[in-house]
Amino acid sequence: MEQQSARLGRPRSERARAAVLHAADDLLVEVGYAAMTVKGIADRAGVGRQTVYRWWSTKAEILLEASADDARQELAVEPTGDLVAELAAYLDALTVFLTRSHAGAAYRALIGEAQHDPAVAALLADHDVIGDSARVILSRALGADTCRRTLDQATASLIGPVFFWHFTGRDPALLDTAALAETCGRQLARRSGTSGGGGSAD
Amino acid sequence: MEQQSARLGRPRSERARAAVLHAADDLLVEVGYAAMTVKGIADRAGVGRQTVYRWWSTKAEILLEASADDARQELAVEPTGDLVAELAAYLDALTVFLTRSHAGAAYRALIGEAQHDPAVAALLADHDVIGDSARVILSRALGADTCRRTLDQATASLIGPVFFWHFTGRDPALLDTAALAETCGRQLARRSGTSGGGGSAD
Amino acid sequence: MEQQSARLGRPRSERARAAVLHAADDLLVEVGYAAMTVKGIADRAGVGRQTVYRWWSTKAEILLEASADDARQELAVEPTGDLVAELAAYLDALTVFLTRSHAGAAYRALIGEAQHDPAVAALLADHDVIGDSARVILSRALGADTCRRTLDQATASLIGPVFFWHFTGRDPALLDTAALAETCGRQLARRSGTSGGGGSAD
Amino acid sequence: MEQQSARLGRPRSERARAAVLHAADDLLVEVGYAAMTVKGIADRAGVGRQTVYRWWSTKAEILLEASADDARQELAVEPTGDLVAELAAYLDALTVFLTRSHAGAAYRALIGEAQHDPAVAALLADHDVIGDSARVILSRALGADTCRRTLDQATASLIGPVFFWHFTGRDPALLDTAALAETCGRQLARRSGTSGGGGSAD
DNA sequence: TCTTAAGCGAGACGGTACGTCGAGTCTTAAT
DNA sequence: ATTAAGACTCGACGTACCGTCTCGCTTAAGA
Repeated sequence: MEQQSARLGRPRSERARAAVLHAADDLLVEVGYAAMTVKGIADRAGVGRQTVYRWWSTKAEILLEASADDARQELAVEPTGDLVAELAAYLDALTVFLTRSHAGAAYRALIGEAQHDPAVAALLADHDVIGDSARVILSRALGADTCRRTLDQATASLIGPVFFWHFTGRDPALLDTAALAETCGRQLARRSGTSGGGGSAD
Repeated sequence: MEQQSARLGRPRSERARAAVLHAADDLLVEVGYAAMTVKGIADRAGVGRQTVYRWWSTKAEILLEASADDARQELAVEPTGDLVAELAAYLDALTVFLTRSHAGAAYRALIGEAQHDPAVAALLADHDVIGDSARVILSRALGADTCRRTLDQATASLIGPVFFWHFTGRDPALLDTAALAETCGRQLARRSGTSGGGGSAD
Repeated sequence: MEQQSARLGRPRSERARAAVLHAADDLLVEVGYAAMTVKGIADRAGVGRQTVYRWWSTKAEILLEASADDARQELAVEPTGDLVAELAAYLDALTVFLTRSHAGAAYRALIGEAQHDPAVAALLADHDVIGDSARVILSRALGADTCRRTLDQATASLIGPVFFWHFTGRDPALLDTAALAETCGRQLARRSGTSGGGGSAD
Repeated sequence: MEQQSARLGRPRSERARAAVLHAADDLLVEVGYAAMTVKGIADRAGVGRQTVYRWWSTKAEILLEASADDARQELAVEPTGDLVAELAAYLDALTVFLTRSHAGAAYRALIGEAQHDPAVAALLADHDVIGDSARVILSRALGADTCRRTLDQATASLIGPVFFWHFTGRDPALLDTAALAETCGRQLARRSGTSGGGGSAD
């Protein structure tokens, strides 16, 4: 019954959807987030302005839809069995993501916008690509039954330094991700080791 | 010689300068960074628009000037001799700064803007309030002669998790800063301890 | 043969036609000509937008079809034998038509539109409801064989003052139609009286 | 005191005002009233859109300001002493105005718009160029002390037929203005003649 | 005291993007 | 083939803010 009403009228144009997402992605790289306008996206995509507004409310939404899949993929790390090596690989992937990737540029712009736009903040809260990617590794290390809060705290410890480094515009070459991975690995080992014994930490 | 030409004409109005900075601060809190406009600042300050443009090029500059002093002050921690206690106090101050303070709101807005505006990024690179405040404590712990790179790496490890937590919109109550301080303290102790022996660790 | 091809497919819906005309009439009164839109008519009529465009090209056409019959009827005056009385009755009917009637509102809107849209002007030239109604009376007074030009000139003299009065937004109460009817009647009498003799007058 | 506040800020640009009025006049002739847009006027005038909206609310206001002076001038008739000749000259001027003049095109467009826009109707009520021009002649014929209502009624009788003829799109060549002038002259003579005796005819 | 030079408020200027609306066209499934 | 529905491209709407410009008016230093 609902299907009937859903199929009424002209269906959404997949061509228009893809053109908008591509245009947004291109414009972000070419002119930057601030100079990106809905008008510019529509014109570049060869699409009416109304068509953009019909499906997305803000340029943030467009950008998120355009980059979320790529981001997820770029931050995936295959399991090797060696925890510290995995962590190092992950932090390197994160560095490349934040400093060189298209999707990463979109993510940085969105996090930036979220600092003064609650709507964007809410949007990102539902699409925690960066947190998700870290939790995959960390739950392998700490066990699948680890509670969410412990996982999040570990995530912050792992990602935080790299995140801070790049968000405050520091030179990517000067950050020693290997040392961070080792430190984090040692910390995790302590935690999972003691978890059987006393479990006094946090 | 320069003084002569510099003193020609009517001198800059201190009244106007202060009014603009106050108006910017108020507006940031009331309407948010995005909805803050130069026109709005000028009107609220009872100042001509040209007067604003004469002394500041962007709203970011205004905001930085309006909040830098406050930020510096809010992030200062008095030395107690107990490293972990100092670190914990600092991380708590940082949390309050990022989540509750006026100046912190300005800082978050500026870091956000810096993600897509190189001019703001450059501005912040010259006013590293948050890095400066951390280095004060860390150089006490590691010694005044510690090299800048080591100091920065330690800064990232200390601040990063808290920074990440709040910039990704997580619940302030769920972050265990005491644990972070202790972890960081242990790591610093290891480093300064071995520095006398081999000093090989990064 | 033509009948076969003419009967192919779904026949035109009389329901849709009537609904569109009623909707147009209602909207003219409720929101005025300028705020009347094809989209609005279609929605109000519960009809697809394309259905409107298939049968009418402009809202003027719709309005004309919706009101022409009513207009013709409202401007008909039954013969009484007394010329001046007929003229006065006609001018009063014209006044009511132009100032109070639904159909009159449509007519005014169309004449207005015709001033800057040649298509509407052409449309109205083919549907001279107001001229037709006057000629019925005047040809009774001047004889059925009166030439068209004389008839049109007389029509202008009869209708013109009332038409001008209302199109320039003057107060309906202040126009003395009885005096106009009498003047016009005297003029017509002079013309038909001399027509037997010399017939020199214009 | 009021003068002081009136001189605050940058004064209005006479260049911009003139450019807008010229652009409006040109566009009316080139593309017609309906296709005339505020955007088009602003672009053609080399003026910001806001500048147009700052001084005029609608394109009707612009058009009125652009044409009122010309209209007044084109409809003036110099007194000759011969009433019928004056009336004939006036009706010919009116015909040229309504069918060939720039200002007349603007006037027709405005009267048209007034049929479905009360704001335009109100605007025209305050600038009755056509009525004013007729009253000048008629008050010469009927005496300067003639009451307004009598004057208006005579105005309608004089102008009405010509107005009707052209507003309903009839062929200008087929209207006998000389006959209308004579008829009207005779009517006026009767009225001023009897006004001394019985004065029963309003 | 009188000039000169710069800062001040106000506010109009030419631009450009905003988000909305209506135009007229096109593409579905259902009749 | 026509219907209702509704997405499509296009472009004007009126508003807001941009950064610049012209005004008349301070405000002080230097002649």
